[in-house]
Amino acid sequence: MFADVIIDQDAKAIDREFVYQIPEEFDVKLGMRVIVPFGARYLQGFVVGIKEDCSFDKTKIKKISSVVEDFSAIKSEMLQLMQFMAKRNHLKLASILRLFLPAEMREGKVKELFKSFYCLNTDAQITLSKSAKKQEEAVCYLKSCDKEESAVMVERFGYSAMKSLLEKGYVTKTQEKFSRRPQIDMGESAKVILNPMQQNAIDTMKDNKTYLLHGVTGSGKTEVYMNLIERALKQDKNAIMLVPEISLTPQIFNHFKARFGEQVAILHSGLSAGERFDEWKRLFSGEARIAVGARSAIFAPLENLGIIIIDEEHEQSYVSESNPRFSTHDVAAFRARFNACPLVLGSATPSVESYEKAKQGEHTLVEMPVRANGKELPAIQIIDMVGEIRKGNSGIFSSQLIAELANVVNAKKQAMLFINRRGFSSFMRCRECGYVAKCTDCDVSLVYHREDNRLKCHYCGKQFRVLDKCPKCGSENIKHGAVGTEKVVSELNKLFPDVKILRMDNDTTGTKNAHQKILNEFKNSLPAILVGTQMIAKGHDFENVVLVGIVDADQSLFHADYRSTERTFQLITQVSGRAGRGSSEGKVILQSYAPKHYVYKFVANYDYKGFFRKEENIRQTSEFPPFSRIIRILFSNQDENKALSEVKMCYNEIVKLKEKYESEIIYLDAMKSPIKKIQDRYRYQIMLRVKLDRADEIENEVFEKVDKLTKSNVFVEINPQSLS
DNA sequence: AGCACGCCGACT
DNA sequence: GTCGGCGTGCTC
Repeated sequence: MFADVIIDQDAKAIDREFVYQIPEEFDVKLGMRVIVPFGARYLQGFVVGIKEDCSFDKTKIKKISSVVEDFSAIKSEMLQLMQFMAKRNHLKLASILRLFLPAEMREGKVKELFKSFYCLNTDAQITLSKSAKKQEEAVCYLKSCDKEESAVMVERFGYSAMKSLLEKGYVTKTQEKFSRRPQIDMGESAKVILNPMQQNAIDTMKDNKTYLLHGVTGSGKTEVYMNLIERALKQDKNAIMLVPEISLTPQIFNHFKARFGEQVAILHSGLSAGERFDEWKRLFSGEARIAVGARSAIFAPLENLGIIIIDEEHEQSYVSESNPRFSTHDVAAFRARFNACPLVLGSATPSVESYEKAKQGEHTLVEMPVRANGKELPAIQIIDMVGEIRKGNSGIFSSQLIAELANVVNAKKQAMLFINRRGFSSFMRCRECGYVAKCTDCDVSLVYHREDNRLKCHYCGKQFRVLDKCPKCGSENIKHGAVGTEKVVSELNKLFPDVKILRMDNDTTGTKNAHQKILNEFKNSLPAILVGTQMIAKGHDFENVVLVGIVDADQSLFHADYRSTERTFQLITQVSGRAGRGSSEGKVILQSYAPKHYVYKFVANYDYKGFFRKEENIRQTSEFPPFSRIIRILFSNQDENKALSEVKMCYNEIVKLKEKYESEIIYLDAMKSPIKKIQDRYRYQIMLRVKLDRADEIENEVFEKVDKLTKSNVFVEINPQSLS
């Protein structure tokens, strides 16, 4: 018998199957990890195929030398998933396989942790010599608590005392498997009575299909998820529930733990290596049946899935931005298909891509349009900041916002100020008329690059001189740069010197519990104002928050990205949801220099459908996804010349496709990556935008060419989330 | 990736 | 004459 083995090495040159002979003495199964002789070395590999015969020269075939463990660490579903992902995202097989196992399992770093315990041997008649003081103390101690960890005993009574007790047979030593379960407080599991809308959603989402669950903030989606999971368990099936990394709070876990107890396994980046391994093992063995976690939990080693849920499906964090790059939606769709189970994509503000699929009938739309508590969403008031300047107020706060903040302070309530800042790049905007510099070809905002003091388009690489005068109104008050949280806090301190003002952003949440600390402090202060970035948008209900201020809503709107309008809609909807959670009504003040932009009209009315129709129309006419496909091929190399020559070589080949697909290729060019150098590596890229009808065909041909022509690492992205 | 083989420059 | 530079090619 022969085995196809993929060597566990992250190198393009050997990322393929190698044939080995299976020695008769061991039972090698598909998905097992094995050690094989490879060249002059012995390396770990994965068995991905088993066959009776093979075509390779038999005299050159070597034998598998051993198995790493006597079970298949990779289940057969995952082997198929590997093939799917390799093709779909142009990834290396070995790097995909690594995603399926906790990092701690590689190189045998962390094995299962056993703890040894001492306990009193009840059968033995204990007689100790009078001088054996330590032993007597130890016996006495064990009498009071029937068993204790050996490490503790040794520390207390000394190694020799314990050893002689053991030798005399007075105590016994036992090994116990010790699970490093993340510590979680049990809450009470209040089982909510479902309203007809929720019940209807649950009843609908039962087939082997993809459902887009569009439910407004507070419509009770979580309860729906819980019931879907419950149903799967009743059918003797298992479940995966994904939430964005940012909302992986202890509260969420407690919620699930309270409802499902030990059957829940939690997978997220905050766990220690050991903890993660243990949770993985519990899923693998069937001890736990529900995987709750961020993106990577989609690879949970569960078989027989009955439901897969992606909550907040529009979140960017579902697309991995570092290697290997994959889309969680794709993987989830594969697993749902494989297990013939429903896939539920839930959101209050679905991504345009998903909603379009629902419209085309590819996904089934399920709607929950009203809030479970029947309350209205907070009113959103749009403030024209250009008008404020004309009135002589050139500060960062409009007079309305200041007035509303004063009201909050007087009423001893709380407010949140949201700084809409993304990344470090910024656009150029006229403070007088709101004009924003855009690319003449791509209709996306230009990004200011400090290093060469120029404006660049991230989609076509076109460069423009920095403007010193507004081309629309002639004003010289044209600037780049965004307001930071610090600046906002200092302004607030001037306005309200006696009020508690807290700041939450990447700088203030460096330490592990800083996040929770700030939130707790906020919760316990009245009045108080919390200033922060995206991270205040998620989280808990603060019932005293009656005002949400969005200081500069345009910050995400004019980001150089075809998705920036969509993101702005999503962000504002989410942030607005923070106001008026308690008994008093909430209010949202949104400041903008482009208040006439269509996104604000729709967002103020909570009109997702209206927004979608408009956005769909724009994407269609400008030929951006989901009405086209963007393929980005990134070359990175320490040696700039090597990167450059590889791009050129590939480009010269790819450009030939233009003849064959003349009308399908909308755009094709090679350029420096917008951020030319990251971590001392030079980056060049090829950007391709193609029509959908023959996109798969073109993509395959492009991948093939790239594969053939490059030796080093090349990263491919489809419809990239960002272009740095 | 790592390791061998191999073909050209400055050293005891 | 030889030691060693790293370019090229192979690993079942």
